[in-house]
Amino acid sequence: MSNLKPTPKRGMARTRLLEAARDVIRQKGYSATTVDDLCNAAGVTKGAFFHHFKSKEDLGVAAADYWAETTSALFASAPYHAPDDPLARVLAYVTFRKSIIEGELAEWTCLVGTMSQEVYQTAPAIREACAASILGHAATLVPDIEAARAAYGITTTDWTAASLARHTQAVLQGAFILAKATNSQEAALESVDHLRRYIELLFNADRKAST
Amino acid sequence: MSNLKPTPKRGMARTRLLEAARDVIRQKGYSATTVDDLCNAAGVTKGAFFHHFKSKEDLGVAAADYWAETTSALFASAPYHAPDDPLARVLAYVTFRKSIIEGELAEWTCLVGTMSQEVYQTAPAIREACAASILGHAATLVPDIEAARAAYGITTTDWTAASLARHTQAVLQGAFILAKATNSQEAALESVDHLRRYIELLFNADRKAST
DNA sequence: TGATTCATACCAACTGGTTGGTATGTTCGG
DNA sequence: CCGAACATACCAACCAGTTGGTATGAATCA
Repeated sequence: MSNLKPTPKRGMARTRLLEAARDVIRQKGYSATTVDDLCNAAGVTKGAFFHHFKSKEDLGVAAADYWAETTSALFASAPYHAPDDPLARVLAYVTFRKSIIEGELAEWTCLVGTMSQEVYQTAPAIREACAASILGHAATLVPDIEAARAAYGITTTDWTAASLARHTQAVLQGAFILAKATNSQEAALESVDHLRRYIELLFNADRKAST
Repeated sequence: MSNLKPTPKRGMARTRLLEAARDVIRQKGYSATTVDDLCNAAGVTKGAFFHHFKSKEDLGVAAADYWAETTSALFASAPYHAPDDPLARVLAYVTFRKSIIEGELAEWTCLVGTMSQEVYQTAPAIREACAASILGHAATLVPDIEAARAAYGITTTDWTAASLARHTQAVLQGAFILAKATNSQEAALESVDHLRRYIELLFNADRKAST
């Protein structure tokens, strides 16, 4: 018989459940994903599930934390940090985010964005973990944006580096929603292009003005 | 005894259920909202529910359609159509959207954005109704954006009116997600400001360039 | 007019399957 | 041989959907 799950090793159940949560919840949403769904996807039993997580909500929090860890590792090692010019790094980040958008929808959408929208009012613990993940990631962009402001002589107080960083995340989250609604990645790619153009204009236009 | 539900009149059950769906689903999400939740909120029984809707998914589609109808009526009668300058109308639309963001989160977020993210893969009929609502609304902005392009001599093919219209919806949807995650409206307001600035730059910058 | 018919709107009780969670094991590494 | 890491069996609550009715109002016709 085919043994697709290659001998789930002892000690791996927790990680396998977190990976299953990441994959299944992005497809069906948090509420529609049952504990049994996760156990089946992870190839473990309910006993293992409730050994590692005291409730479904507890797994939701852990999944958001796991998402924060794995994505920050991914972005930390991504190539967009290379350019010397800080604005080029910011734009390279946007390009990197755009390059991720390919293949199956559920593979490039955001777990914590999906979850926070679903449970923001019913599971505060999950909501907070999701917010921490999103805002924590946004915060990693702030130094580059600050440096770009300095390098390009932007002194306006109309917008801050932190606010622009959060906005990039809002645009990406919105792009994912449009993509899901239209069931294609086109709308998402389009919005990322607009985001890129906005950042370019923000720095070019102000540079002209300050000349 | 207090009779909070003022004698639900005959013939009103369907509408009351659609209004309940609009309110409850925006708070708890589609999957977590049970048919009993909706019946309780609407003050009707399950018999009435399944008399008007053949399934929960069928109600989801009807709720998205109802949302499309009521919101397009709201926007059609909104004051942002007044300015003579087409760009001013587009910017007034953004301002109008910003002005709606106040009070309880669940009262100013988007039902169809919430639903599409949850069911895009499990309930295609709902997803399509949500997409129709979002894209239909975006389409109402296209004539003003086109007119603004003409009025301001924008000839670039980098972006189209339709694409910018869709982008405004993406930004708004993303703003709602950030607001839910952070449990405050600040992040949403901030992103709408960035959207407004983007549109201003898009027209000002190109006007300069074409001079 | 007023009795009959019929369709629509709605209701209360029920059902079979599902759900999150538990109680009670068994296995295995150190 | 002990405790962590699992598995098996089970349960009470819950869920979408059904059943079998009743209330209402509009049309029909004697």
